[in-house]
Amino acid sequence: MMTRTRESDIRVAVSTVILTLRRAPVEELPSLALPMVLRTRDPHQGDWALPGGWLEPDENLEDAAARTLHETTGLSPSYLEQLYAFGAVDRSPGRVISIVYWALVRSDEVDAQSAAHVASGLAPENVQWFDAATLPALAFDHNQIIDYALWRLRNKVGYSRVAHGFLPPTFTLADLREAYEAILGKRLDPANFRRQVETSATLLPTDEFRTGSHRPARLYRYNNAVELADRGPLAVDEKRTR
Amino acid sequence: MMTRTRESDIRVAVSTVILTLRRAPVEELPSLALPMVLRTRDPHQGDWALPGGWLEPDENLEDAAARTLHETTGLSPSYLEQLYAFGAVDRSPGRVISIVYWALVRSDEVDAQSAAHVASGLAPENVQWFDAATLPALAFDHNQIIDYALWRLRNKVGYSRVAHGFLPPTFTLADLREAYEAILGKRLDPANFRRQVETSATLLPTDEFRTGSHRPARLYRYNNAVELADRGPLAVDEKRTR
DNA sequence: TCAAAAGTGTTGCATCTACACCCATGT
DNA sequence: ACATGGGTGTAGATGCAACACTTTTGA
Repeated sequence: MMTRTRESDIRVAVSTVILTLRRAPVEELPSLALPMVLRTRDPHQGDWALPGGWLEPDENLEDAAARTLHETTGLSPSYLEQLYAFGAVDRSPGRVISIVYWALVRSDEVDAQSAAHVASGLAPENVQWFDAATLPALAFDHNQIIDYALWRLRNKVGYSRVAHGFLPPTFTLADLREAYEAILGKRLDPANFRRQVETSATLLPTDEFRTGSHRPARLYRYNNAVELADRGPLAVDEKRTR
Repeated sequence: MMTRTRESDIRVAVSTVILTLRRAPVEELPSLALPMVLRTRDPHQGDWALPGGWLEPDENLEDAAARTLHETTGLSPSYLEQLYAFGAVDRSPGRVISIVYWALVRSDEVDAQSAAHVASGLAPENVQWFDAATLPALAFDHNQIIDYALWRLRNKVGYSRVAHGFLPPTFTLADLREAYEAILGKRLDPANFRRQVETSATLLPTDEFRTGSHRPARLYRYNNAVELADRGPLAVDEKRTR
């Protein structure tokens, strides 16, 4: 019953939804932003598309995602997880299976590194960061893919500690809370938020404080000892994405 | 930066973890069971493997999963969802990307149809149902894949109504509770279980009762009007799997 | 009439939410 | 001194687990 596919018919691509938190110029809630690349060829020439490329024969899926992420932004992901495999027959001319990943990159690294990356000539001007809330019409089914990635992020922030992927190694509770607020799109009570993270034991207090405005805020770091079973049996072989 | 993959190097397969609930001969909790196929060729000749096959160039991923499911069991899935794309370089000789689905089939249909299916000569003797708790060593990374599917099922039963995939159109609360108990591997309080499903409004009471032992139990049916947002934006284009 | 499953009621505990209140610092 | 965010306390609402209890059937 197994008909062997003629090998030349199906191609495998890997794309990545790369998310970061961008602080608005005036003081506001930060918002989610992601880089898109301008397509220079048909199909969909002139449209914006997710960063990605063809899978190399000797390259693991996750490595391909990290590679294209680095080629596009000059960054390494602080979190990387497979999102979904899209393979509808009509989603692209020719048969293309896209294994899509979603990644988080730290806000401070985006600011610092992307300048250096542009200067090095690697990131051309056809990479642009968009606000996740106001995306244009994108190539292929990429609007739908991003919607799903955002849904997954919002969902996952409730039961895992993904939000830490946006933040530097130490941060205040207000930093973390603002990340949650940006992801969920709503304000959270600072008092209750504090207690929630305290009882979850995922944070370790440091001796340092951030000063500069009003009462100094204690800096925390993530407690890597607590292992969240948020990916089930798959977690074991993908530890390196920490 | 995009190097076009030489097209002959990567092949795409679709496999499916097909789960049903099997009632033990003596009266006990039902247990999860799944069909495996005996490999007749290398690699892993003589080992049991997940049902699957090569993706056809003009076939959608989900259709391929449903097709191999039908070829193996003679059944249609009552629930079908993508599990994960496995693509480690060393998981198989040659480069194979396996898009794995997981499916639920109704217990009553397994009993009825599989006899007819075997009689028709389509399902050869090298298909065998195993108890999910006592699997032998399987071909490739299929033990790991099944572990992940079972984890996903246990997880999902908490916030969605997947358990209904094991049951006929009408069923008693005890039927549903036993399905939950088999999935979660623990007993549930009948009284509290009743209240939980009642407040969730996912069930519609019918006027019928199941008699035959002790006090008759009311039959319920699922309320298809309530749409659970358990798959996010992906739910829209995959409605037909109901 | 008795066993057993169907179905209802009630109580206690843990958690979440809203919000009042104190604390420490820059201006 | 005072405005502001950091941090603590607390009362009400809600949800859930445990378990006593009533109902209805088959044997």
